[in-house]
Amino acid sequence: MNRLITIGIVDDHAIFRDGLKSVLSQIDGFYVVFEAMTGIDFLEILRDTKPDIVLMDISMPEMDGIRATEKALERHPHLKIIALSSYSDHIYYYKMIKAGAEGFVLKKSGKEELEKAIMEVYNGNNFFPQDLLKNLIFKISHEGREAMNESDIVLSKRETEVLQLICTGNTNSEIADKLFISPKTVDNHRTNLLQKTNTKNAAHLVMFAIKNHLIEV
Amino acid sequence: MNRLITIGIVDDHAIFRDGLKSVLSQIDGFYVVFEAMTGIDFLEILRDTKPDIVLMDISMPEMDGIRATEKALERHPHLKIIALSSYSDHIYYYKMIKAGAEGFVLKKSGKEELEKAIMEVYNGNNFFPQDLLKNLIFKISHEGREAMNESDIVLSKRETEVLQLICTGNTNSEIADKLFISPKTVDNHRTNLLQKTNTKNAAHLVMFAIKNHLIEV
DNA sequence: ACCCGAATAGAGGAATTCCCCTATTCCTTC
DNA sequence: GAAGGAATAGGGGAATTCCTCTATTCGGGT
Repeated sequence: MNRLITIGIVDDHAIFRDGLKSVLSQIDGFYVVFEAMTGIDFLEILRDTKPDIVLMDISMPEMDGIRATEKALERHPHLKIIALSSYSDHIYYYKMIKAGAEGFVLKKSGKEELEKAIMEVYNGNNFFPQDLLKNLIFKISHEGREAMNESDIVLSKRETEVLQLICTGNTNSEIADKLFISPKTVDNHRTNLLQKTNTKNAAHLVMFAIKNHLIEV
Repeated sequence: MNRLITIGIVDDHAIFRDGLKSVLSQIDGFYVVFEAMTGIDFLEILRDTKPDIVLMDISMPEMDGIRATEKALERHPHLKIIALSSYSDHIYYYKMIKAGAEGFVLKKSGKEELEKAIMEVYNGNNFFPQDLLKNLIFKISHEGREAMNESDIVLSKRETEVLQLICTGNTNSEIADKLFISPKTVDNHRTNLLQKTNTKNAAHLVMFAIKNHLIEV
């Protein structure tokens, strides 16, 4: 009897999770052991449950997939994570590889591709679309690492969360409510964000963040 | 024997379509009769196949869900379309209602919500999330229908200039100096921009403007 | 000639951001 | 165990934004 491949799903869209779970359940040998709505939930669940494969959405509020991947691999280095992305933007691709993901699948590709990715990664290989990989190598060789947004600006986990919420029009009090912290703390994060990015105000900060792919649009 | 409810799915993400189809297939009485990758494909398919319900993603390349909905209803007025959206962004919601959608479901809500939406719409009712609807009604009752009728956002030349300068971190006084007008005028433009785009503050405005290609990134 | 929208500008006030501080706790790293 | 970064939280105040309201000018269109 073959061992089941256990899978965890991390995505903020419940409908997408439901769908993915349903698709995977129909494939022989796959078993979805958990779903997480956010990166934070995911890290929480990892304490108890360690799946063979994690399918990780990149764009999520609160904690994005890149950071969640980094954090998870810090604590569980042997975890195998496959990134799911809506965009073929090379920057996410690059960042996800750098974070330690073993695979990358575009959401616009079908379940066959996903199944293949899971099997490959489960068997100890990588799974990265050839065209994206080629593109990435070309980019790096031609434009250097600066093009990959390897600037010295590194936002902390909390700062990224705050930034995400600033982008969607939240005030300090609203952000405070959502992150269960004081508005004053949010204000401090905001100030630090402006300082780190060398921007003048929230509008400028949002522009900078989008341009430099600190957040997904 | 009950008649099957036939469903069409329009979304550019194959994995999402696969998942959705799988979820819906497990619900008794639902039958997915087609999937379309783009709005154009969808209109093509409609010539031959008319489902009871269409699940329509809003953000798609080539032809977005709003335009696809409009076009489809022009030719097939009795078609029942439910919008699927990642964002609770007010403008999509409004545009989709205006385009003639009978329902609106956020992707972050679960399959139960989706099932409910399909059943309601199939039975001749609408399905719109209460909080979003309340928000919209509030807006209309306070600002009049004129504010809403102008749903296709067109910025004036001056507004675009001001917006551009807001994005690069300029304050009202700085913008005033650069455009040789009073800071108070800039303030008015700013207020109008927020109103037109229905955004909450400058940061949100910048995000919206970039998302909707009102400015160059 | 008349209306309308765009652009201009101001009064005035509430809300929010921005930006100095200080300070504590909890990690991690050296 | 010391040092440093991240996150927490607060005081306080200046600057800026957000919002409502009124009002004038100018040019394009019916």
